[in-house]
Amino acid sequence: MTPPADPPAAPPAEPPPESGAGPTPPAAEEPLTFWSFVDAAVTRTARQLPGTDTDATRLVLTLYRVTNMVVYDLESSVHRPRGWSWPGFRLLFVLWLAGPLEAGRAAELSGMSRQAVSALTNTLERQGLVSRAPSARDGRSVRLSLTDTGQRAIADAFAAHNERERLWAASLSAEEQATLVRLLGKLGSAAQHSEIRRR
Amino acid sequence: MTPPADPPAAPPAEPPPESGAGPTPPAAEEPLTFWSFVDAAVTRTARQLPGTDTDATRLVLTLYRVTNMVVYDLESSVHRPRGWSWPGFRLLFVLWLAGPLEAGRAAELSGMSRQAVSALTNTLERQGLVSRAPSARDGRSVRLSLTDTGQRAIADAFAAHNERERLWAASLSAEEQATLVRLLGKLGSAAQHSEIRRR
DNA sequence: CGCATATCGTCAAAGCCTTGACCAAATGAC
DNA sequence: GTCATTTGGTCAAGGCTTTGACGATATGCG
Repeated sequence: MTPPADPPAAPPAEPPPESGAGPTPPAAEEPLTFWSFVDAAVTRTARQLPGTDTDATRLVLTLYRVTNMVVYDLESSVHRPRGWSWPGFRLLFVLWLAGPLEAGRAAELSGMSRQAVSALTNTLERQGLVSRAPSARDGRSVRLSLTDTGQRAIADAFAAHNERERLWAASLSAEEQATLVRLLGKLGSAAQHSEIRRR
Repeated sequence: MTPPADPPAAPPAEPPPESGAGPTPPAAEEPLTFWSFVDAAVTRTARQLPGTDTDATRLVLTLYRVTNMVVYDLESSVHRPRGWSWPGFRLLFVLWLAGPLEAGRAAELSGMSRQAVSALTNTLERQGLVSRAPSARDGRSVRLSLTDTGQRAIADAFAAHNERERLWAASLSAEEQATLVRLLGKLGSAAQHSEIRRR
C-alpha cells in the first residue's frame, strides 16, 4: 500500500457532495491526494468535531502513513522476492540476533502475539528456515532456532534489507535521524502510562 | 501486538547458544526485552555484518515498533469494541472527510490497494456503514459513500479515537510533536526518489 | 500431597493483506 | 469506425492478524 509518490499529480477528486445531509462538504478546491489528505484531514476533523486535538491527529496519521510506506517498500523489494513476508523476516531477524528462543520469548522480543508466532513458525518451518524442538526447561514450551539454511538466508536478506533502509534514512541528516529516533522512543515510552492499552 | 510496556521487567532470556555453529552468540548479560532488543539489534547486526548502516537499522526498527504499539492500542481500545478493524476505520475516516468517492480514489487517499478497498467495503457494507452505487462518470467504477448509520458511527468513533491519540501525543511537547511530524514528512518524501518502490 | 490457578503453544474462525488474473469499460491511434 | 491497449473493480489463493478456547504443564498455597 505505498501511495503515489508524486503529489499532487493524482486525478481530480469527485466533486463535493451537495449541501445538507452528512458532514460539511470538503472545501478544498484542489483535488485531494495521499499527501494533501493529511493536511485536509486535520482541517476537516476540526470542522466536523470542534475540540479535536488536531496536532495529535496529524501526528498519528503521519506516523502510520510513513511507516506503511517504508514497510511496503521493504517487503515488496526485499522480502517477497525471496518468498518471504515482512512478519516472517521480523521473526527470522529476532532468532538471528538473539539465538534460539522459546516461542513466547520470540513473541515478546518481536512484538507479536504467541499465536502469530506459532502460525508464522509453521510457514518458516515448511520453508526449512526454522525448526522447533521441545524445551528442556519447560514441558509446555518449544524452542525455535534457525536452521543452517535459515542462517544463510537471513544474513543475505538482511544485507539487502539494510541497503534499502539506508536509502530511506539518507533523506535525513545524521542529526535528524538521531532526533527522530529520540522522539519516537519518547512517544513509545508513553505506553508505560496506565491509560495506554498493552498486551 | 503491543509489547510489554515496562522494560526491562520481562523474564530472562534463554542462555545464549554455545560457541561454534551459527552467528556469534549474543553477548548481553541482561535478558533481552522488547525495548533493549532495539539496542541489541543494532549492536549485533554490526557484528554479524560489518558495514551495516546501524543508524538506518535503528531508525526503521524504532519507527515500525512504535507505530505498531500505537495502532494496536487504538484498534484494541477504540475500534474492536465497536466490531470494527483498524483498516475499516481508516476507510470510514477517508469517506467521512472527503465525502463520497470512487473506490480507486478511496484506495489512493487511504494508502490501500484497490483489492483491499473492495474486500473491506464488503465488510462495511454488510455492517450497514457504507454503500456502493454505480458511478455515472465511468461504467467501470463504483461510488462509495457513508450511510446515515455510518456517518453517526464514524463521528462517535473518531471522538474516542482522537481522545486516545491525544494521550499518545501528550508524551511529547508541542514543539517535539511538530519536529516529529516534520521529520516523518521528510522521511516520507524519500519515496519520491526513484529507488524507492511505490505502487 | 492435593488442588486451584496460571502459563504455554496450538487451534479455529473471521477479517485483512498481498499478487496475479479476469472481465467489462474507457481511451487513443489510425 | 476499428482495434489495441489501458484502466477499474472483483475474484481467488495463500499468508498474517486478531480473539477466545482448549489441553498439557507448571506453580504455589494449605
